Amino acid sequence: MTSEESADALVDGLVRSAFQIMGVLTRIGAEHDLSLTQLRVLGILRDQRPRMSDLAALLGLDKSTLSGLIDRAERRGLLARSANPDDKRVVDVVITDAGRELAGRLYQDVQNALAPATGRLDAPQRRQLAELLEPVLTPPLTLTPRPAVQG
Amino acid sequence: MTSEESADALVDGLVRSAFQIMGVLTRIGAEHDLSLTQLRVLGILRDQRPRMSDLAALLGLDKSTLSGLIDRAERRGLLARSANPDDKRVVDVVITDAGRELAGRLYQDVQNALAPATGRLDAPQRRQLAELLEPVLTPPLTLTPRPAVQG
DNA sequence: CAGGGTTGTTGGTGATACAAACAATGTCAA
DNA sequence: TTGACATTGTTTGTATCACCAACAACCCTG
Repeated sequence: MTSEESADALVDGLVRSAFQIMGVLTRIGAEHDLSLTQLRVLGILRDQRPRMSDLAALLGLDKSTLSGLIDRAERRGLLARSANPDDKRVVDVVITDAGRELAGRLYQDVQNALAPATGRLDAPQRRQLAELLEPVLTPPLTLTPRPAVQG
Repeated sequence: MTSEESADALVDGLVRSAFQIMGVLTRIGAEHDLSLTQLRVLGILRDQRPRMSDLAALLGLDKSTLSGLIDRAERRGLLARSANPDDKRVVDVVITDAGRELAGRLYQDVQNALAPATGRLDAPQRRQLAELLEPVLTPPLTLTPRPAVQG
């Protein structure tokens, strides 16, 4: 197997695994009436208290997309808009208790849903797989400088 | 690190990698005016000639979603509907030359976009990562039997 | 051949995402 | 200090995505 072939096989595996994981996340989200993006928002808000624009950047979405997204989640009581004292233009987004509770449940659901898959590896293999994924993940890829596109 | 912790860390890594990969695929698709789903359709049609219902099952989508999806791709000349001689109800979906060409370009773009990430591993590590992903991926997870949901 | 199941489409609805235009606020140079 | 400019988030309009229910055309079995 050449170096290029190993890269091809790896990319194939990564892409396939991505689709499978997204399928699981989509299903779990749907069971709680959450889109993939809303699921992700809750995950982020678990650890952070970003402003709207931060959230948009983290998700790779337009600001205007966030408005509606946050509207709907706020209406459901999962998060709240909060005025920023240092800058009156800024809107901070904060998770609510109900949102945190749901996020925890979702996290457990994901763990459980993936258990049959991760369980096919023993503990040392799991550790090794996680370690091998690390360098692939950092730094983030989504911000890769776009190659020049004509048009 | 306990066995549960290694599972947690692995799931985290898999989920994060999934979001990163999807981000890359979304960006590359967008550069060619293709949604993630259309990207996936082209990928499938590269190797298969499924009927509408097969495609819906492969993608985990409703049949009615496929109609519009295939409509738009067909209008762009990327694929074509083809009557099935054995069953007049059935519509086979076939990729066109233009579609195959685009699919090849997309595949290369993905390889290139992920090269900086996979390149952080040397060839033996890449091989090992691909091998460790294999058991996690098979059999497919998306068809995991849904746990009973009340309501 | 009649009844029932399959296959794909249509129509209706809501969510997602973008771009452009906008009001409110902040910043900085003259 | 003020006036020009930039930033932040929302609103509006449009296209896509995805679901469900209803439907026509077709297949199959008794």
